[in-house]
This record gives sequence, C-alpha cells and structure tokens, in this order.
Amino acid sequence: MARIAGVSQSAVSRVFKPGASASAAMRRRVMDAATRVGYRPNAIARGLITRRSNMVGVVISKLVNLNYPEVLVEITQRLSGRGIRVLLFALETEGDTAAALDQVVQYRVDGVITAAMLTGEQLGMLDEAQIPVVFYNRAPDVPAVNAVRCDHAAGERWLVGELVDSGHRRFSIISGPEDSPVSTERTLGAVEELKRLGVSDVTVARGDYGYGSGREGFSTIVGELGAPPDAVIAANDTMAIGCIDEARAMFGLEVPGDMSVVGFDGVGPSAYAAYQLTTVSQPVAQMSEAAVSMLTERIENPELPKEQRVFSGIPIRGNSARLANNP
Amino acid sequence: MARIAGVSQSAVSRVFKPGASASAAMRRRVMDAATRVGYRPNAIARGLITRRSNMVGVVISKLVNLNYPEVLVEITQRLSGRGIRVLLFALETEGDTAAALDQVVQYRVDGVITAAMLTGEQLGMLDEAQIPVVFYNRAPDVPAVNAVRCDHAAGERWLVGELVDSGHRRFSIISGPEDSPVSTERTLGAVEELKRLGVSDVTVARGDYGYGSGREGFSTIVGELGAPPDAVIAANDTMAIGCIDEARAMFGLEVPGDMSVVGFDGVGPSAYAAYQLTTVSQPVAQMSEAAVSMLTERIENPELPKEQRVFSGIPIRGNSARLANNP
DNA sequence: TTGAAAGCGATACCAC
DNA sequence: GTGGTATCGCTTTCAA
Repeated sequence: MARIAGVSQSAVSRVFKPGASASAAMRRRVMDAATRVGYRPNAIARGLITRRSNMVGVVISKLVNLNYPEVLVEITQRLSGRGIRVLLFALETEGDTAAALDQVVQYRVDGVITAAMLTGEQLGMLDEAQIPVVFYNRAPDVPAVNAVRCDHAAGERWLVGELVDSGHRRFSIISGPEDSPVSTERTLGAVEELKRLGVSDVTVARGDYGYGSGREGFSTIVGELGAPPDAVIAANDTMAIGCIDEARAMFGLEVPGDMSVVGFDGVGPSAYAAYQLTTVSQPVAQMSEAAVSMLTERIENPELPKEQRVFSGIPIRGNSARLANNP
Repeated sequence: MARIAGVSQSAVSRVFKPGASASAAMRRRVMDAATRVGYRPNAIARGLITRRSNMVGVVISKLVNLNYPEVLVEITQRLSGRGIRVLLFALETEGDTAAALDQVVQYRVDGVITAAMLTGEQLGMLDEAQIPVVFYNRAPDVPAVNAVRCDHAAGERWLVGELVDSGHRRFSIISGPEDSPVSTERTLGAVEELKRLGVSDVTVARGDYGYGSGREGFSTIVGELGAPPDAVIAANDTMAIGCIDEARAMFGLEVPGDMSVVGFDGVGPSAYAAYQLTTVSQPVAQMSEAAVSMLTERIENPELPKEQRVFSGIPIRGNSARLANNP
C-alpha cells in the first residue's frame, strides 16, 4: 500500500491515525490510492504493535432464557459506540467458562464482561494477563472484583413484604437452575424474608428458568401440598408465566383471584395483557452502561480500584398478585 | 518465552501446534515453562502471519424482537464448536451496516454471517477482500450470493390457505417495519395468496415487530373497518400476541372464537397456553447449522459455488385460528 | 512534514 | 526433531 501510493509506510500510518501530522497533499495522495485499491488498515497488525485489540470479551450463559439477549444488545451497542468490538462467548452451561477464558486471553482482548461465574484460578489468570474484568449480576466471594448487579435479595424482600402484608400465608417457590447464582440469591432472599416475617410454610420446587419448568413446578407443588398455595414466588418471569398458565389451564384457578404469582426480571412477556406480572424489573440500560463504563475506565486506567455497583430493581405492582392497595 | 524455556521460537510454535513434530522432552520442557509463566500463544500474532483470524463477523439487527437471540446463540455455539470465535455487531437499524462492515474487514474476519441487508457496494468490498458471506433470511437481488433462509412466502401461503379453506373472508394484515425484507416477503406472500384465492378484502396496518405495535395495529384496523375482520395475519408472533391481547382486553373478542390470528416464527411465547399461536415455525437449529457449515466450507475452499438453501417453515396449527379439522 | 528502520509475537521454510 | 531467518502489516522512535 505504501509502495502503490509512492510514499512511506509511516506516512500511510499517519494519514489513518486521527490527529497525526500529515500535509493535505499527502492525505489526498494516500486516500486516493487507498480508495483505488480498497485498502483498509489491518486492525490485527495494529493490535499486535499497540497491544490494544479494541475488543472486549463478553461471556454469557443461557442466552435463551432470562433477560440476557437484551443485556447483550445493550452492552454491544454501548461498546461499539466507544469504538470497541465484542468477542462473544455463549456458554451452554455456566460451568463451561474454561474454554472461553482461554480464548479470551489468547485473543488479547482489552477487557472482559462476564455474566457467568469464574473460578478464583481463572480470575488470577486474567489478573496476571492484566485484563480487567467486570462481573454482570455475579459477585464471586473472592475479596475484590468489579461487579455490576441488581439487588435481587432486596427485590425479593419487596415482593415477599407486599404478599405477606396482603395476607398471603402459604408460600411456594419455584427456583432456577442449581448453578445459577442469581437464582440462589433470589430464592434465598425470599426464604429469609419469609422467615423473618414469621412465615414457615414454604414449599420449594426446582426449575430451570424455562416456561415448561414453571408449569411443571406448579404441578409438583400442588401435588405435594394437595392444594394450591396462597402465593408462588418464581425465580424469574418466564417460570412465573408458566406457573400462571398451568394454574389456569390445568387447575382452573384464577390468578390473582385464587392465587398470587410473582416473578423477577421484567422481560417483555411479563407485561403481556394475559399476565401483567407482579415482578421486579432489572434496570438493564443503567446496568449495561455501568458495566461498560466501569470496564472502559479500567482499560484506560488499570490503577483504578475495584468497585461494585448495585442497582435496585424496579417494583412492578402488575396484576398477577392480590396486593393491598397501599403503595 | 522461547528464551525462558531455553529453546527456539520455532520449537515453541511446534509444541503448541497440534500434530507438529516435537519430542516428548521438548514438549515437557516448553509446557513447563509455559505454565510457569502463564504463557498462552498470541492469537493476534498468529492471525497476522497465517492470514486466518479464526473469527467470523456476525451482523444482526433488532436483536430484541423476532427470533434473533435464539439464532445468535445457535450460530455462536456451532462456530465455537469448530474453533471459531464470533465478532458480534448488533445494529440499531437494518441500515447501519456501513460501520459494522468497515470493522469486519479491518479485523480480517474469515467470513461473515449477516442477518441484515447489504448494499451491492458492500458486497463488492467483501468480495474483493475475499471474505465469504452468508446471508441469513435475507436474499439480495444481486445475482449470486450464499444464503440460508426460511421460505416465508410458502409459510404464509399455508396460513392463508388454511384460513380461507376454513371460511375466513375479511382479512387484515399487520406488517413489520418497512426496512425488513422478511416482513416484506411475508406480507407480500400473504397478499398474493389471498388475491389468488379471490380474496380482495384486505386491510393492512404497519407494525414494528413489537408487542405494542401488534396491539395498536389491531385498534387501527378495527377503527378503519368499523368491525373486527375474520382473521388477522401478523408478520411475526410477537405482534400476533399483541393483537390477541388487544382484541381480548379492549374489544372483548374471543380468539379464535370471534376472530382468528396467526403469526410467524414460532418463538417461545407463541406456545404459551394463553396464546397457542397458529403460526409457522422457523427451523432455527437447521438454518443455523446450514449457515455455519456453508460459511466454514467456503472459508476452507473459496472456490465453492454460491448457494442458496431454503428451508420450509414448520406449520403449527395451534389454537389461535379457527381451522377446519382436515390436516 | 516525511522516511528509514526496529519490533510486536507468532508461523513457515529451509538447513542441519 | 530442531534452530535460524524472513515475514505478516502495522506503529513508533529517530533523523533528515
């Protein structure tokens, strides 16, 4: 390319580097040749010398359920707004991080946003490689990490509080998959708040975040209890919807007339007229922006201290729970 | 790294290259040093010399609606199964391809899968750069491209045929956004089949693939018609669901009792008990696999001819349309 | 402002 | 089987 424009490599480099010194004549000359041969600087070669790939790794599991698709788009768009590309890793299960992490360091990404749990060893590896990491809705118990998360426990406390206040006494919970820290936090948050409020009548069924498991979960619960509970707390909206459908279709129950059902996330379908879920919505836009800015700041300045940003969920009163009218 | 292990660069390279000749002693020696200093080969540097980045660009628009999240996961997982990483570009609108394409060539991806339309010029650029492209549910009118798509028109013909057969006469359509070729193909497919079957009574409202626009679309239609039609054909499931909710909640109509509503895609919520959409499901797994294998084959062998693979949608009789029982 | 030359971290080819 | 060397395409001093 330098040859074909009849100038030096350095000159070409400068022309393509914003704010570098090059005469107008040189600019024209190089750009002319560039458009003529369809030249575009090689980002790979640039990355090799500058030690900046301008890529960040995004690790996400179970894209299909939950609100991850939304999160992924938000994060991707905000990163590209800052001139950063996304190297995507979609994990089959939350435990599959090893291979992804390997690639992440081999590709010398400038940073990582992960919505999957990492082991201490993996964190150490990234740390050694000087790759900053931001956890999304995950807070490992290693001392200091960067993390953005929604306060799931507080959200559950709100839900439980409202339900108990409104006279519900017999509770059931449909939890998420065992390997989901988010599910654990939500379920535990609900259980503890129930205990604190003196409610001990709680059955738990395990789900997998999917619609079908919400339906099955409810059937299981009724099987165990011999009758529907007053309220079902599902670990996410999708299972809450499944639960409602099962209650209506298979047991002829009215929701919220005969039973209350609450979810978590605030995904699109939660607002469908057929459900109008009582739920807690995650502030996805703010959380994504927080994750992206936390990461990019630490890419620019690795000295920045570790930080956790916790966002409150947004209570949605909805219409799937019989709540006393005292907002 | 070569120095610290006390061997040549070439030796290190061989040890990390599967199936290269290196003695067991050499292997141990290098691997020892590698684990000691946490060495991992630099994929960027490798890409520079081998002219293979082992990345493919995936360009997708409007991730939030439609079935794109599912498609993205499928494609990503299948690619990583082949040792290929995904560089993701999430477009705000289908027209934003320019910037993404620029990056795609700058990063020297080995290939591109795009679920957004490209201009002839952009295609030419990729072609010059020798980057194979596979279109996903998009078939540009330039002569020869690689494409995987669902036969939307045929799907609509099935839907329309069933509806007309079952006695529906007054039809309405809720189309998708103007810049969506998929919406165009579906809408046109429905309109033409209706015409062919002698139905001329068709109102059309424009939607944006979103739930809200399905609701509004139905209101608009009733406003224009003064009464509900016999059947509404929505350009996707999400709008069909919105339409059903609006009909039920705001007009007290029963679906399918008073009116039939059909969608397209077969997304998760279409199977929810409250809707049980009559729809056409896209065979996402097969289509994703086809896209990935078409692309990887052409990366290995650029001489392969252009190809189009068209998959039939899977008819779902569901329960949102009053269909005669003659399957 | 411009050019020459070194070097980023790997692979490939060629001797040995 | 192993090491030396050129090379990929760029950025970055350093002189001119």
